[in-house]
Amino acid sequence: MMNTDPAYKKLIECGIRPSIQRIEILRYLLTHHTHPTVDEIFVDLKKRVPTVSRTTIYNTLRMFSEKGAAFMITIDEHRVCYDGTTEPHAHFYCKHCGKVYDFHEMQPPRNVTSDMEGFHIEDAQLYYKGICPACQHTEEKKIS
Amino acid sequence: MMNTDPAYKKLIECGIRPSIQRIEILRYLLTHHTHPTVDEIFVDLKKRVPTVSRTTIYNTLRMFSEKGAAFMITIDEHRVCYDGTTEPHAHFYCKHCGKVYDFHEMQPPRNVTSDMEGFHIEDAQLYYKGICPACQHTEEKKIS
DNA sequence: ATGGGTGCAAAGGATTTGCAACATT
DNA sequence: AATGTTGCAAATCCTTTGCACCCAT
Repeated sequence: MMNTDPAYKKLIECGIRPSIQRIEILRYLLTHHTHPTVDEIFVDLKKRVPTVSRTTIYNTLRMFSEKGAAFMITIDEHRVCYDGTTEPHAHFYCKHCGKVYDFHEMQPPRNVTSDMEGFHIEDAQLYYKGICPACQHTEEKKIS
Repeated sequence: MMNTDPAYKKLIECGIRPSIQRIEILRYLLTHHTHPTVDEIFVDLKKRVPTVSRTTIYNTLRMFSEKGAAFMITIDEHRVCYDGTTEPHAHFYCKHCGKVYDFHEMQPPRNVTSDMEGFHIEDAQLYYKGICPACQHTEEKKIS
């Protein structure tokens, strides 16, 4: 049954009509925790839905982030990427290899300081940048 | 004396050679807390340094953020902007008017959760998005 | 048949690159 | 002279837009 497909279910929960393309895009996000860009999803989806266009993926992902089905991540100033995990968590960008990691145990603070009063907050993102463990080893090798 | 100019001083402190352009760009950041884009700085700088180019501003701001003289802010997926205030604080993006606000009393958490171990963190950004107080009033008018 | 969804081609726009000119020590 | 800095023009490349087609209700 369609109803048991996690991607299908999440679309319904978020009030999004489930087309083939939308299901496939969300399924990709839910099964690949690699913070893909539009293009990465496009290349993969094309295998299963050869007629799919980048435009659809752009539009769909933007809508997903507006409806709360995915996070739009702007941690890398060169390219937007997406995350299907919508439980609050933080992200890490490695300045060396460009990879984006999840910190599931860290999340954006949700208390409200006095200067935040009157602002209607719908979304929060917490980004860290630096060098990931793997690249630290690479760097050490380079130096020694 | 040059040494008393805050922009000049900060450049020295950050290990950046103070050229005319660099001083002017940093001075703009230190006196305008509007989170300007490259183009906004460009338009203003051109008045005082008519030969200045966008390229220089792109390169200079990138370098500033690498050397810790400014923050690069990617809260708006369409354009990067910059902030000369390098004390830790949070930012708010209004989805309605596009303005970026500071929350000086809020800052990115700096404790380390278990899944962050081994990562070398150099930078942290905390972004909130929603509707600012001014735009909430506008919206109310529209509806009523 | 009507509205929503998709996809193509083209336009738009921000950012980077290559390189030559220039300044500074 | 040597090194670092700047600026122009061109290239790049991600993203959006306009519009026609298509599908489902």
